[in-house]
Amino acid sequence: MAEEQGDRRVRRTKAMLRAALTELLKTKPVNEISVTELTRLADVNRGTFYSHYKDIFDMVEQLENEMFQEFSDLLHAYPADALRQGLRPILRDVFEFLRRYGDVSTALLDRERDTRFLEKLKSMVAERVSLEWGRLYRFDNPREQAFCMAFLVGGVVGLIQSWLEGDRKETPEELAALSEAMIVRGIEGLNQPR
Amino acid sequence: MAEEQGDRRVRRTKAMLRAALTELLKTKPVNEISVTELTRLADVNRGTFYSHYKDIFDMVEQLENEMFQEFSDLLHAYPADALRQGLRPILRDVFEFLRRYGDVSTALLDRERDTRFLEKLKSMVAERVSLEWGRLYRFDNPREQAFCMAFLVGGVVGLIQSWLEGDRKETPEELAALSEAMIVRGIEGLNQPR
DNA sequence: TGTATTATTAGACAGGTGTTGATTTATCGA
DNA sequence: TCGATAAATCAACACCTGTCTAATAATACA
Repeated sequence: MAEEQGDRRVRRTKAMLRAALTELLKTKPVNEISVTELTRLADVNRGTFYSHYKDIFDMVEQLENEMFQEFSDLLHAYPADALRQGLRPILRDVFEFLRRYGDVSTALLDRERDTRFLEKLKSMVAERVSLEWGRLYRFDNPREQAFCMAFLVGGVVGLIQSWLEGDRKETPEELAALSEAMIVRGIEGLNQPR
Repeated sequence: MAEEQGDRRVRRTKAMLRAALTELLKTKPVNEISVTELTRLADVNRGTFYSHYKDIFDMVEQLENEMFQEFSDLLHAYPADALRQGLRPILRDVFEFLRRYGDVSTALLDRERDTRFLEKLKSMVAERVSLEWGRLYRFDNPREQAFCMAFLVGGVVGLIQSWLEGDRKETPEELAALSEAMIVRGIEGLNQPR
């Protein structure tokens, strides 16, 4: 098994704090959760919290990092030339990942809340895609390419947020197809002008 | 002249608080500014601050609202069918607006900071464009259209952020052209595949 | 100009924050 | 198993928060 390493007391403390945080996050946004409240619920000394985390946001960030790591693994599982096979497979996995994380992803990508996770995610995707893309398409210069990446990643994230806010009826496949269409051919490619 | 209305004392207090906030924002991010610190610098009673604002973030939000209002005016100055003339003119104005606000827009759109302003901006643009767009293009259903809007607005914002982070050498014209190309024809329309 | 109105101030309140030092307790490894 | 090590606890600190009250000062307007 995953053979958690480190002092058992540390693991225990962190687990209790995490459980309490998860519980509180169902009730209210991150910025309304106080350390006192959290440690009281977790039955952990307040000072102990500070020996592990800088503040509540720091703790949330560490939670995010785990999700981020898993997402990163997913993305890097594809071979370097995966984009030649089209965007669809990768995009489908991305949306599937988000659906699997359900409430967690809502909390982390939610518009009113912290943006660090989202921004790390965006730049990671942009960087990952940019290398390969430069070989597939001809850009006038590196800056234009960077802007293009920023555009398409921002676009996909915007679509994801819009999807998370709704009832999420659409399947990853549908979302992937729509995203790919917008990225590759734009709005005119998606629909014939009237 | 602009004939400021309301009690002179209120105007004075708000002006002093605003000057102090602007000053502090050059030093550190919003979330590290305390009310005590702000009111001490502004030489205003701390209680007075709370009779005008809920907290620091509330005050920042009001600052944002003014910028937002001006941006909204800019956008609504165009006739309802302006999109038929192409995206270029509007996009040029948007980038020009952002360049004019320089540091302020950096502070408000900055990635590490609060997102409320950005999100209001995004949904406003999406709503504004969506109406007209529905007539120009044929969408399978309203949800697809909503996702499309979310995508393209997210894309433009992503491009803006990327631009703000760099040295901002590009002209509004260039940015507008690139944005329009990505929106309308996608990455394949922008560059021929190799 | 005088007066009623309203903003600002000073001070106090309970509670949260982030840090520290002394003490107790659990864990790891020899 | 036992002792060195390190984590968790408790208590206290100065400071910040958001709210309130009574007193004071500035303002608008009749």
